[in-house]
Amino acid sequence: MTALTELAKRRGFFFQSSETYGGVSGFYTYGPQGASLKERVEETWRERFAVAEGHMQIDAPTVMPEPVFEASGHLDGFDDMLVECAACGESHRADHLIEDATDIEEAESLPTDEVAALLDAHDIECPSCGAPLAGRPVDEFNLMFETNIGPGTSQTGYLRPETAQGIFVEFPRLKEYARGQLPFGVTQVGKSYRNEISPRNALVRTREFTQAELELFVDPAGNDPDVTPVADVEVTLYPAENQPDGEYVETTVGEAVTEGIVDPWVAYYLGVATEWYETIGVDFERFRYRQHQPGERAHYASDCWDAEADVSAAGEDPEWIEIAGYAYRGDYDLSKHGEHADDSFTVFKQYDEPKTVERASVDPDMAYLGPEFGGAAGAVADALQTLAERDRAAFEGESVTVEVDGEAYEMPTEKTGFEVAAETEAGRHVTPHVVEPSIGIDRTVYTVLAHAYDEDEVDEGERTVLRLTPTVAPTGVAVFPLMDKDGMGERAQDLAADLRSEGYDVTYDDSGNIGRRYRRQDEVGTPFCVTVDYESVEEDPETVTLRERDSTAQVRVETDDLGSVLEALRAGETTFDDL
RNA sequence: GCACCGGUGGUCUAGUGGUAGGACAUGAGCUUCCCAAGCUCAUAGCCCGGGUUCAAUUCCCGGCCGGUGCACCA
Repeated sequence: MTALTELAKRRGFFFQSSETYGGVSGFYTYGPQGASLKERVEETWRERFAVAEGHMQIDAPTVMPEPVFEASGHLDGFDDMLVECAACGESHRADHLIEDATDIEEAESLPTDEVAALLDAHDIECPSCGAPLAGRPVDEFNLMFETNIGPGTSQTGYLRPETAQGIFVEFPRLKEYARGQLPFGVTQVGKSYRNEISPRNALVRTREFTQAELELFVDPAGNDPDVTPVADVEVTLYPAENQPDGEYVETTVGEAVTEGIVDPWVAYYLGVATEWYETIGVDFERFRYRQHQPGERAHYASDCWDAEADVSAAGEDPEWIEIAGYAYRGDYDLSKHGEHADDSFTVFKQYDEPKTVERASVDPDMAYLGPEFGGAAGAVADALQTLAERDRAAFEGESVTVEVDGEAYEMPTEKTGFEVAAETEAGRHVTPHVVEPSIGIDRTVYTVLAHAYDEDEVDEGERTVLRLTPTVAPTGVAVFPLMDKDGMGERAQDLAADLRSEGYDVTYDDSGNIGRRYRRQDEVGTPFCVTVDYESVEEDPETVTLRERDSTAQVRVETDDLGSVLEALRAGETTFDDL
């Protein structure tokens, strides 16, 4: 951690923001190298999760109005109730203390004064020192960033705590773009915000962070996905029931589904994700999918597997961080927005064959009901409809009686307009379920760096090297003149310009001796370096030295072939040994 | 939010009640120089505020920031 953050700061991957003003906790700026690396990680994610899967992308605002988060449950569920011990100063989750000491299961949903009263009533003690907590105030800590929308008596808004809400809120329109067909997926890459109590560990827990989320909307009664495309992908699973003894399950996506270890939809995305992690250089020796314990899941999730990476430095104890969550969210989100918002969060699912159903209905003769029952007539008509749906037999006699507000109303059956008619139903409205791969981009970037970081020896000299894959490395190739004289500098400049015009990210460096420049590039993960030397300017056809980062091996390549050789190396069609 | 420890050039650090030294890095130049450790020169620093003091980077208090532990973690 320390060596990596030091490198990150020194070489421009990431560093704490606003240090010129003393700094503020939980905010990081990506430097020249890091911004490029992060952009590539995001881009490969889009390629795999949006483009390759045929899903759409949106880009929603980070600020949303208060009702959105009332509906999503974040304003309620996002308050943590803390109580501080007067004796030892430890803070504890007040609701958890209540749950431990009583039969109450959802203490989190209770108001704070009630929780405070329960602390008194049950003589609850501080778990750390045993001092009584009675009489201590229960404080709420809200993790939502609040802001004002507009001047004057402005509307309250919040910075989104997850990009997902921007997708859910627009579901009614998004389903139109999907032509109402399930399943369909919507992705979004963007910033989210949480006012964390205690930001820690560099990029791992920040207050502003980037998420890449896919919300896949599926038919709850639909078929399981076809996992064939990823069935052979090998995964390391850590199911909930194994977690006490720490035993992993090494299997394939296909096997995991067959054996019922993982929900098929979740398993499918574990397979997709694994392929993606491989392209960005995650080390699978330090990686696992861990299933949430039942009590650990978010308020909306019915099953969740986290991608976890060990980001400890060599020789240290393992340090597992959560870098993504793959959750089956059920219909929680769409149902909630359906209840709160003035729109339909369902899709119309057409039956294979239209169904004919007999439906009992009434068409009350209001010219009779009105004069007869006065103000109650409307309610009586509604009661008749309810009754017709529930109990047709009630309409078999000469008269019908309904009860409204405790009062009985009787009328001749013929005045109710009761009939049973055959109706054709073409389908029904269903609330889709949501499968959600939710990736923390910053933590993933951190993992890529931690797994790429290496120290080795070259000619008895130590070096630090980032073994980034060519796909994510900020610089594709570095170009040096062996020395900046005798025309080598000019040739190297020209070569750098040529490579740039071919679309490479090129770093040009003529400062310091050649070994020093190689080491600089090693530290920022540049996979290949090209050196223009005396042979280059003397010989025809011109050749240059091509040096590989990982092995530090060198070969001579004709300048004219350089572009195609680099492309083949980047694509993995050629290895350096073949050259 | 609590506890402990810490904050000195870009980075890592030494040190001090009288404004600071090193290493690495960086820049200019030299060197036919292919793996950082050849030469010369140069640039650049005591987290912020208050207090004590003739004088504070140093001592005290508070804040901010970081590390670790606790707690929290959609």
